Amino acid sequence: MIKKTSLSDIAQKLGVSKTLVSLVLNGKGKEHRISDVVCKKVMEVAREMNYQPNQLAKSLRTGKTNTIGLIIADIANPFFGKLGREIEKEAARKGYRVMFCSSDESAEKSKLQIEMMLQGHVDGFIISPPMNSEEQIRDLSRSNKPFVLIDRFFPEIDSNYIIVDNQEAAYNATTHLIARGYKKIACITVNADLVNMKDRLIGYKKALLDSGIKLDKNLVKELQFSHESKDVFKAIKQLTGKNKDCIDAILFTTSKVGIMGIESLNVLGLNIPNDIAIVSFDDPDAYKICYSPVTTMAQPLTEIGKMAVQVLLAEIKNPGSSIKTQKITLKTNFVIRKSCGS
Amino acid sequence: MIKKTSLSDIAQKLGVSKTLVSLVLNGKGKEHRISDVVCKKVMEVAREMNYQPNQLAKSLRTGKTNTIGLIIADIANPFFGKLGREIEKEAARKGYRVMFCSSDESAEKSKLQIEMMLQGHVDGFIISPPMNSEEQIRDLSRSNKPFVLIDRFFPEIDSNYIIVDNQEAAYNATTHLIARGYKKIACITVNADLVNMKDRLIGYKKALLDSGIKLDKNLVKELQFSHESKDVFKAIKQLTGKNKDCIDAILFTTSKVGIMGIESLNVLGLNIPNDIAIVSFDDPDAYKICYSPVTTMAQPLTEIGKMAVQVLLAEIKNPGSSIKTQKITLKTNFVIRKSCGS
DNA sequence: TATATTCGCTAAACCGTTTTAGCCTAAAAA
DNA sequence: TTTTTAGGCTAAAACGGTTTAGCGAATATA
Repeated sequence: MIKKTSLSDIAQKLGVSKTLVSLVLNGKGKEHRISDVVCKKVMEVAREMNYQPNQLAKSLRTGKTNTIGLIIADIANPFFGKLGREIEKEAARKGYRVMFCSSDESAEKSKLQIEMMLQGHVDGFIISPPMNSEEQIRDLSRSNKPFVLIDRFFPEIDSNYIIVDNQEAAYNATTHLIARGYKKIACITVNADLVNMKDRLIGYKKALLDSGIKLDKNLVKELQFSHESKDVFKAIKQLTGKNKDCIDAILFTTSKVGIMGIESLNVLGLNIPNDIAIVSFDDPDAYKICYSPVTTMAQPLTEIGKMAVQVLLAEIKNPGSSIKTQKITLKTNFVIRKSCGS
Repeated sequence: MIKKTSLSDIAQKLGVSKTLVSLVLNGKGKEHRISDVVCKKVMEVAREMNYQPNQLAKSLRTGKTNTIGLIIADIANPFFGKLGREIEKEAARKGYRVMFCSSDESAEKSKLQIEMMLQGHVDGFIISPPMNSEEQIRDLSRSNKPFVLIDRFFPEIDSNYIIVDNQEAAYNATTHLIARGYKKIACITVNADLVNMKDRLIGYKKALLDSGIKLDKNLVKELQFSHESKDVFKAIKQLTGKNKDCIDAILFTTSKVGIMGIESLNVLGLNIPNDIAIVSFDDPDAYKICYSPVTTMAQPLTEIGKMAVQVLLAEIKNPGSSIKTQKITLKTNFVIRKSCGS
């Protein structure tokens, strides 16, 4: 209804220039030796008129938006939801807001989203880049907007990134299974072309190799990029096949497949860990209340989020620092529960 | 590195006015009878120079941001995560982006968040208002920004809102338990002052009443606003108390308490549904893969999200329509699984 | 007394768009 | 021939701030 009050409104009311008002309200009164009396008056009137600066105008002039653009696969996926939350928290602490976009792991979508946010909306990006998005990331490097990749990265592109040691994690998970006597260990994975997933597969294979177990390629199932419950079900059906003894354990490389996997095992009437043991990545609530709580490689989401924001803001504040990119690899947290027997 | 190209750059290159360029690029060439030759040239050069309009400037001038502000309790909570995603989807379909804020159910935070976004960032709000935020919502009504409340609302404030029939849902859930022979039905709830939670409690009580079961106030546990696992654990410990027969079923009013509740029952070695049957609200993944998949009142998240966006955009596009507020109540979806026996 | 310095403040440009008002020329109508 | 109309385009204001450059009076210094 009522027009919002602007700088000029205050200036007019007091019979001073809007320059003065701007300076005072930005705390630069002293610095520009505006008299205390006037400063007080300005602040008083600003409060009276409930002045709220228009951030758009501010941003337009200063080139700063105090907003971070976040592109992840899907905010509804608890893994990204929690990560997003951590990023939001750390950003808020530093006076930044965040604009979320879910790319659905689609390169076209993420391209559009980057382009959109590049139209003045954000000061920088935190991105979990989908497959085949190398080009957009390279394009982004050429713009002057800082960015940090999370969860995955592109080895051939020199950029900031925060990831976990996926190879080691998968190695440990697999070794854990082997140590408990499991021998026919399957692996169900997805997005197999992304480095993080590649690394998980490498870790899995390496663990088998180091334990003298021959890799059976039929035991590795790479799901489609956009996987649904029925795809996981089909994979498990194939793996368990005719007789129950085809496999005795499964490594799920994400919690999304893991959850679908458990559902499928339930449908097939297979007990965890008696019929089949499982290990997974990530740590959704579901894993805690499963009848056989799931042993899993939890990612340090708080730390990933914090570091991503910190690295990004450091670069936003000092564009010169981009000379050296930050490549950070964190450890996963091995949570041992009951899904591999006891 | 390279300065972004602006309207003037294109204008200068072609020796025309930026007015003309703006008109052409906004598809108003014909309307303003700019010659076809010039139109073509402009569009060509714009593409060549990779022109991307500065949305800040655009927004400043037009007063439109094409952004929706979304305030929910916690984007990491799968319920809000999924809801947020639906809102993001519908908004994207209509050419809007969304700025997420997690309020942690804190009125102070949501106040700050509303104020922040009111500084020019958004065209309207979708809000899940925390307790004690009536005043901010009233203030918001006085600004000229449209908004829609979701999940809860304030009866004494005339506003748009999209909710579900919580009373009926809780009534049905409780009746379901009673029909299966359970008699000592506890209810663990939270944020009990919010209407949605109040209604769930009313539904629960009404169901008991209608079945001739006397309400035992000791069986209703209202948790603190910021509840953690240990609080739920304590509540359940009290409920099950000395002998196992104190209660035979529990109604959880949110999935967050529900999940914590199942964890607690596990710790206490109580079997679902043999020792204690449970019913809940919402439908997180966890409920599907619980050893005893949880019977629950799932909310129609897609519809809620869609309607919220549609109602909001209708009002954004036609501010006059706010004469009549939209109050929409949807049905929950009763998903029967195994947690109440079979 | 003349000059330099400090003090307190402001005009105007600028950020990159949209939009209003209107100019000039050529063709059509009177 | 004069007046309208139409065609094709532009200057300048506006959105709401920040920032640069600098002005005039009072005080301090030489």
